[in-house]
Amino acid sequence: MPTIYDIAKAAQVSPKTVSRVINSDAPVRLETRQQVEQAMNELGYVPSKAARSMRSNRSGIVGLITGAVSQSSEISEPHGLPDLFIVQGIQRVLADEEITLMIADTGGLAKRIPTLINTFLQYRVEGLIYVADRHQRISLPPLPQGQQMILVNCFDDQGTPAIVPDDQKGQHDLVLSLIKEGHRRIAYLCLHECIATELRITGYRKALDAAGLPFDLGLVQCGDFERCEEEPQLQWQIIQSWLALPDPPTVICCGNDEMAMRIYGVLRTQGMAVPEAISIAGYDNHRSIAETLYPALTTMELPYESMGVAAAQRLVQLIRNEPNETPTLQRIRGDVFWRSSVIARP
Amino acid sequence: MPTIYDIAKAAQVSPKTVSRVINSDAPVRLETRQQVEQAMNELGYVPSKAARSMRSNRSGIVGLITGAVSQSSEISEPHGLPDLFIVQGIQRVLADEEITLMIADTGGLAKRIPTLINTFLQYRVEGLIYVADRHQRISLPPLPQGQQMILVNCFDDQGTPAIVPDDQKGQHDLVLSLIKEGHRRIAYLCLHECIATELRITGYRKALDAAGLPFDLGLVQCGDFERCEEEPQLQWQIIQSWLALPDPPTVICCGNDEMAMRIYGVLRTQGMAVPEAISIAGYDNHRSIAETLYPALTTMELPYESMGVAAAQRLVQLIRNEPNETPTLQRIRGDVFWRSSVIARP
DNA sequence: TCATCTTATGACACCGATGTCATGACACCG
DNA sequence: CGGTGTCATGACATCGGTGTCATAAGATGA
Repeated sequence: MPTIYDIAKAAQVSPKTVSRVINSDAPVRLETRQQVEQAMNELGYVPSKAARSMRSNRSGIVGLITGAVSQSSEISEPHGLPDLFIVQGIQRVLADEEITLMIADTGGLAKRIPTLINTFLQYRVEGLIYVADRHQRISLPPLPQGQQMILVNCFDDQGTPAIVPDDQKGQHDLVLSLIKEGHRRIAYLCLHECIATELRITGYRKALDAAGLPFDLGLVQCGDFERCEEEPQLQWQIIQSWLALPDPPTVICCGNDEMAMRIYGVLRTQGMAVPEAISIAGYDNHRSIAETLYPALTTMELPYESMGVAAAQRLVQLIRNEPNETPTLQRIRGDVFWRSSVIARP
Repeated sequence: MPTIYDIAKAAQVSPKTVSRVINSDAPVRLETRQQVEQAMNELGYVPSKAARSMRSNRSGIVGLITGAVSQSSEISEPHGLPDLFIVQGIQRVLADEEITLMIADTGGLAKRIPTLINTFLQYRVEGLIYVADRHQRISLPPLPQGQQMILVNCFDDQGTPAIVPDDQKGQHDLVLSLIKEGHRRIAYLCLHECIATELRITGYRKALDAAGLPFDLGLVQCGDFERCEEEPQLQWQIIQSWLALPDPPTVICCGNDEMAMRIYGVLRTQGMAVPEAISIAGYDNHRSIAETLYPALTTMELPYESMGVAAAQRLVQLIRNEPNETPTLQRIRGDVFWRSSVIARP
């Protein structure tokens, strides 16, 4: 592959002049420029980032660490693949900034993280992004002084800037939408205990409070049985107990779209129609499920793409040393996606 | 960030000796080595890939171009996200080879490809991988002499090494499994016309031939109405016409798992139970659908991860200049995933 | 004991760009 | 006409490593 020296020789100028043509950082006579450009075209010149970044101390690379791309294939737990939308959002922003993204994958093993970070440091990345597969608290090894990092879908105790979904506001908005459509008894079949679940239950409760509706502890149950054999029966037992109440719920909020999908199956087996017999709402707006289910699923978006965009923008700010008053923990809101699995109540 | 000169000074040796410790490419006295290692630890030394690769002419980077990570969000067509498993497979292999993967994204715009390739060339990638979002014929701009490339999920006319799914064998195996379970009348609700569909119909037909069953053209219909409003009705019309036959099908093969999911909905609306009234099979083994559907879906795997692994292995061979007798077009087979949406027939 | 070999180390150039400074050719102005 | 400023260009050092070659110290063998 030709270098600027080859171009310089071919165009009969000095290497420095070739450099000036490439970077247009100093005036070059038109004729000279054309000679150089012609030589570059003829020889198929491609500048070397390695050489360039060595001199300028700017690699133009941002490193991203995630377990999202490759889930260990041993784990048959079906992954919330959509967290890749985070990567998508990040890519969109970085592409505009002419920053190249290097993606490394933990393969599900947290212990690989230090190695991956080290690899990135070798490339002198200008920033690091850590993307978690679900909203959680994490703790990463310390970085060299001055190395910028952003956490996405997670946060730590060290004050690292973090972008997380606003789970509380999300569930709150979803429930409020249901209330607006006339639902008064809203059941919540939530996921196992985790940060998201906790926040969402708070949001659920606040929405009821705001509407002046009573909070009935019995209407909140964990419907997540880790896909065990008996899951459908266990879920049906819960639903049955709700239906047996004197004032049964008219809608069930599920912890995520996947659970909603399973609940569709459970209800169908029991001869109950969605949404005629009971309305169903999900969470995530996992589109390959929510849009494809029949009837299509009303759900709250987990704003992964927006989170990615926010993360990348924030990182670029940090890299450029631009001032920003964003709080360390930045909560991103999603929208309610209203589809046909919920009907209005009189 | 410290350099080998800083380390050399701290350890009171020459830079070259530090280099030898790092690369262990020449004997170093134990005591010296320890001094150097101590200095590296104390100063937090991280070698610079840029400098290293400039001298050695080996970047340790492979570039991957795909539209899989970021589908343009305007396109509401719910993407076959699973093609990310290809990336996962590639990552797994490359991580073992200590090769770093740079991922660039077309964002759905093919015209960005030359720019992306150029960026990769600037980093002097040792190889390129192009991943398509569905099995297709493509044509990419020419690369510099000696630049290695692998196509995945696609192929071209220029003899570039390519890894594609074995669609013909896949459908063949799936149909053969159905036949083994006693099905004699097998309907096929295929996707719109494309390379995969063509190959799969051939596979379907060959399986029937092999089992001595007649090929009934009427049992093959396109069930893909691009998610238009009337899709469910149109699909039901097709199914109804099949059911009205004197010898109706006992199982419907769908073009993919998503279509199978919609057919579940259509059948349910019509009061038909899966698999009691009719069996359903999919294609793709899109696990978040196939495993979550109720009943779980029998389907043929689209071996994305294996394809990724094969692609990366082949690329590594090319980079290392190892001989290989693999044909240009390498077809990867998947497995049948047998679940409860198909019942055996007497 | 001296020639020869091996081991351990350093001096120096080089990879391919760019930053700094110098220089020659003109234009402009008083 | 000489001084000053601008334009266009080149010489050279430098970024952080590694390849090549030289060299000193110690081991080996005749």
